[in-house]
Amino acid sequence: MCHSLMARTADPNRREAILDAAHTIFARKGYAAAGIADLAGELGIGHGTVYRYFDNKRDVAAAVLDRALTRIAEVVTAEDPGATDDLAGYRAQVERIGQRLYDLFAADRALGRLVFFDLGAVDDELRERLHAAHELFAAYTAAYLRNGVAKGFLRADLDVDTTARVVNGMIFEGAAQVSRTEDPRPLRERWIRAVVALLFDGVAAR
Amino acid sequence: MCHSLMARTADPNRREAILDAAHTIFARKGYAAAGIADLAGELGIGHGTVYRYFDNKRDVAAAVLDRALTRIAEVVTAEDPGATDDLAGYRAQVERIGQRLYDLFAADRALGRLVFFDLGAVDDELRERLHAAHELFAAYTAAYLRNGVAKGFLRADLDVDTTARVVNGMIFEGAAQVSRTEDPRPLRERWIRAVVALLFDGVAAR
Amino acid sequence: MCHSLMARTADPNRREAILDAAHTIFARKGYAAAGIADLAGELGIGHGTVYRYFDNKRDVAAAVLDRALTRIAEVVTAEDPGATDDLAGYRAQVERIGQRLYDLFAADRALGRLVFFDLGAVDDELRERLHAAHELFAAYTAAYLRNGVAKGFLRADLDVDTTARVVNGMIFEGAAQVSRTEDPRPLRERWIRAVVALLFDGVAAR
Amino acid sequence: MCHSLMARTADPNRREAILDAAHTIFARKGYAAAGIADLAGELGIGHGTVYRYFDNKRDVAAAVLDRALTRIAEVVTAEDPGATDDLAGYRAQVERIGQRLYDLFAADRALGRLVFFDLGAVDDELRERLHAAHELFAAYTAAYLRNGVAKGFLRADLDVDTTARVVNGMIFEGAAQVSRTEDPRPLRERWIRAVVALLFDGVAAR
DNA sequence: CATGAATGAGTCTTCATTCAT
DNA sequence: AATGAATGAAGACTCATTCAT
Repeated sequence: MCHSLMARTADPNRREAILDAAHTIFARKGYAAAGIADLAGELGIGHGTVYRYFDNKRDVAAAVLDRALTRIAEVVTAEDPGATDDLAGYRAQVERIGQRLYDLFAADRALGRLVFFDLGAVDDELRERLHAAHELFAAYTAAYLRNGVAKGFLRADLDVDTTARVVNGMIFEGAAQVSRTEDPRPLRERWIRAVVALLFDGVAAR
Repeated sequence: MCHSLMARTADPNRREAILDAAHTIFARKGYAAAGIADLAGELGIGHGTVYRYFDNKRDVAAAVLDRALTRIAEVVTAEDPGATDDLAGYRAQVERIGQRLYDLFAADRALGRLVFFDLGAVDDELRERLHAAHELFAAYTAAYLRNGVAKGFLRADLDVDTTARVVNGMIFEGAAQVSRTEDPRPLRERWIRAVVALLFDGVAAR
Repeated sequence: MCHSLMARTADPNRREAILDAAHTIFARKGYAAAGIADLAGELGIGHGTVYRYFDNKRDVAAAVLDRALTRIAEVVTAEDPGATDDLAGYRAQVERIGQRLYDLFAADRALGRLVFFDLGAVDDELRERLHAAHELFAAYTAAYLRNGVAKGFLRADLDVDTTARVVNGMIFEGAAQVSRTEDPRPLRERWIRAVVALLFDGVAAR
Repeated sequence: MCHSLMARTADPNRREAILDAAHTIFARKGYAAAGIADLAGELGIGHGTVYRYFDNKRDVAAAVLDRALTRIAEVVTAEDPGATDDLAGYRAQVERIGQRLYDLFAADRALGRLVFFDLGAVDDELRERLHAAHELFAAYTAAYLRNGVAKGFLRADLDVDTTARVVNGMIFEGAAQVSRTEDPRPLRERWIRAVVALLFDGVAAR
């Protein structure tokens, strides 16, 4: 009876489970207020066990952040920046990315709290990783823009690198918004339409 | 010599000085890593003195945040949303706000670190204040857009409220960028030009 | 206008007023929880002023205790231990002392809290003073008993010194009880009757 | 090896050891002057360990008080209030209780310091527990007296409830005395004899 | 003399981390 | 491997006391 509760073998899913718990708890209480014991308690394991999988608390946060950023990056980098040849194709592509990103943050509201609030405050190094991800995303967006300029369906005078960051700002503002909203589903189309309209045509009347 | 109406906590300069120090230190080390003793040490005062002006460490952070948000709000709300009657006027207004905002964050790089990273992670309540400021700024931006739609120089079909948030996202991404950059001065015109171009005309070729 | 509020001359009543306030506040919050600022606040004076009249907080407590013990001693030592020549006279004397003591503690419920609880815990030295007062009261009681034995109206075999302490225990238990009771007036006669009956005749049926 | 029902806080001996140390230290230095570090130091354990067994310092004091009062209650309530049928039996009973109580306080002089001085000053709530214990003891004493009145060997006109408190006052004064005396053993018989003589027969000559 | 701003010694308390079992 | 008891560094906070005005 007792032996069924005792150690078996190293569980490779255990690490993931800890990260899941940390993802939830860090988002719920904030990194500083969350304790290692909270993570372990969520999983019903001893808190010493966490140290078999991570060096320390900060290391858990780093892994949580990396996983979160990877998940976001998978959406951002899912499309091929050079695949489109006209405005309509690009617009469709942007809409697709927008929808996936929106759905990602809507499905896991903790995600936005972590990347926009909690984990950026942990550490200079984590902030740096966040920044690096921003740069990566900006590079991707820039590639899209560069492709459009090269193929002639985007303005020739576009400051591609700067505009890429501006565009990302619009998009991530939406993601942050989603993370704050109780039920963000109803706003999905509205948000995407607003972003796409602004991005392609601006606000000026024609 | 006779101060019949001396403030509860005597010296308002002292309070302000503590906030200045906290602004600097919180941005340098992060809220969690900064100690009350660090603030006091920066000013060469006893750390007990801090408690004559603030209830506790979190209270200092709240005051720092409020001051920071007020400073930003002063720029954001400096212009009159109803003052412009044509596209050129509005464009000039946006440029002015952009420049002032850019200069604000360039002149005090700690400001961005505080509002975009450190202070939003302190507390649910501080995150809420940050959110409230976002809402205020969005309301202001929406007023500008509504004015333009009403006067006919902005698209009639604009989703004003959502677009306002999108626009703020672009702008604050710039501010965040500025706060990360060693010497942000050279990029000023480039940023503003990119934002204004995107905002008014979009990226699509004509 | 302002000068009327400024320093005049040393006020000899000031010290008494501080002791009054300390008497009240110490009994209300306990010595440890009460601050010098509380005493000063009660009087509407600056808390630095307390240090013109007392060396430190403990010194205030010592003075409060001394005053309290003096007040009690005045009652205890008001009668002449050698004045009575018979049982009836002694009984009347004990009743008088009991009534006065009861009234003293009933009129100032803080008094009991201070001498039975708060001030005995401050310090070894204050506990010692409390003990010395106990000894003094015991000596007085012993003198009464010795007088009665000498004059033949009290048992010849009385262990005067020990019995004196026992008697004081009965009496001060009443005082402690009074200090805990919201309105102790109604119980006065009952208490005194019980003490006197026990003291003179014991509980055994005749 | 398999403790399927291990206590929340593992080692009950450790908890007891901390209470022992606290008992000693609180009595030696007083509650206010004693630090958690003193308790831990006495045991040679880390001071954080104390917090595995108690919520805070006050909680330790509460547990020390409860244990002390339980120990006293065990003596006070050891006899059966209805067991005696005549004066001699009751007198023997009182002597037994007196002896045990005397021995208890003589064997552990800290006990008296704690219950008569230090722990009653900690807190309103602890004072309340002390008071509740007083009430319990008074109820017990009242039961003895009531039995004696019912069986006719105590005065019929006894105010049982008030007299019970008076009697407890005598007894606990002895306990307090014991706690103050360097070597209280020699005084044992003298004290008990004085209490019993007073209690049963009073001081009046026959 | 009175004031109250400033001070900093002193403590409690938390919790990440270690390590014997 | 897993556990959780033990540890102690670290820091927030209080408040008696001082002293310049």
